[in-house]
Amino acid sequence: MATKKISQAEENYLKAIFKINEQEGKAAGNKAISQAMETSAASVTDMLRRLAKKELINYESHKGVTLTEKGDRIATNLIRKHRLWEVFLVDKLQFAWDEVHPIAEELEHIKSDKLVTRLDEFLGHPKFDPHGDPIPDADGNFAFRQQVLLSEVEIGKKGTLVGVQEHSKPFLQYLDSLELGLGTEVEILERYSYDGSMRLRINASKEVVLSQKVNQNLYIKLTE
Amino acid sequence: MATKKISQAEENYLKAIFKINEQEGKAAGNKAISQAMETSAASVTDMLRRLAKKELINYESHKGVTLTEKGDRIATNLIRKHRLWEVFLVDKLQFAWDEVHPIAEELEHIKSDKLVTRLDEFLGHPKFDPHGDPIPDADGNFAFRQQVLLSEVEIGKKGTLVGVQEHSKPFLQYLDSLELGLGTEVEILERYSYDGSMRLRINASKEVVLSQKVNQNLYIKLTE
DNA sequence: TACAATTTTTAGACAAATCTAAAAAAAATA
DNA sequence: TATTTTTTTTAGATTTGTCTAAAAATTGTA
Repeated sequence: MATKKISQAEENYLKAIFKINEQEGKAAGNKAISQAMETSAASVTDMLRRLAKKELINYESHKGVTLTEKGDRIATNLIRKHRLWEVFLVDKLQFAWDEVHPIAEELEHIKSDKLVTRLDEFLGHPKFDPHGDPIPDADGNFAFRQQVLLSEVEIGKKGTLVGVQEHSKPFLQYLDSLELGLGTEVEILERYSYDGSMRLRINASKEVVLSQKVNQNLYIKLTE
Repeated sequence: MATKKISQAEENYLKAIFKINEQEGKAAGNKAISQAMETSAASVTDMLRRLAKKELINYESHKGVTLTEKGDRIATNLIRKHRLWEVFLVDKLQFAWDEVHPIAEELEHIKSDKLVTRLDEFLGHPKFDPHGDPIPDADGNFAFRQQVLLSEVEIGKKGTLVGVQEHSKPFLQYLDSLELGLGTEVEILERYSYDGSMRLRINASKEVVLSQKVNQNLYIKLTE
């Protein structure tokens, strides 16, 4: 049976399930999905039944769901497209990193393998998106990168900001205001155990103090 | 009342109505719309009622429809987006002119004014798409160009191929096989009144004979 | 273990977009 | 003008994706 047509709504559920599986490291419950999708639990149950019938998810009542290989392939490809479009928007159209998510959310549903291939080529086969998230290749393989949360880095160490954990607009704009972006060099000067905040030197010049909340949302690649 | 949300299906109907109004120079009938949309007449009636309720079309039972100003603005913007994306696909991603229509058909529904503005800028504010169709500007104004159908051009005249009337894949591929593309220089050598076919010299070198069916689908800008 | 809290499913509705078949209206023609 | 043909609308269904309220199942806790 050739792969049936998959709607945008279905695609969005697959992506949500993929992310929950990944983040929580286990089968996704109805509740987590309904929160991610901002819909009612009843809608989720309905959709899960549909996805199961199409053999995109492994689903048994009250058990929590995982993606089948087919579902996983679709979800991974959506993430690939989403992230490639984000690179396009930032690199080619000069969008800011806090603006691209909702647009990529629409662009990711455009159905043309050739378009993805050509876009990837046009962008120079990027491995990471504007937030530092890895872009899976055409076979669904994600690039791996040695990285640690800034909050885990010891005093005196140096590194480069390579990714953000949180993607919210306010967070990204706050980083902009501090002139902290991907590629920024950081050196850990001090750590205040009282509230977990840290003092850093960025780009070998100005100093900033970051709260624990911020530290725990920045990924650093340590300088060897 | 702020502009209500407009679905993709609604957008497609508006675009179809716009084109019928333009081509036939009069209100679009149910039948023409149902043919353009490849749906049943009943579906069209339903949709017309919805569009009328949203004040996007002028509609009275059995009268034929035209777009309201609001509807016209939306349709024009869709055409703008469609054609800009086609330019992107051809100029930046090296797609052939016979491949881009269905992809642009999806891309045109992406909702972001900023995206359109930036894309237009990125492409260098093109005035015509890869088929030679004018791209309306942000205010909805279409560029005008002096052009005639090849079938109307007199013997001895020279000109440049600037547009195609038909957009079908087979037609475009046939032109490719003759090495006829936008910008190709043509000189009319002979016209056969028997079947309306014409003999031309293209790019000041090779000769081709085109059937009337082809002549009537090519737009030429005459050389002064 | 038994009760309470939480999660998930079921039941029943609704809106959007579509369909077929039949009825009504408009247009064409004899 | 009367009749036939064509076009358009109505009536009644269907599918997708959603909802609320209530029931059922699972999980947590006293």
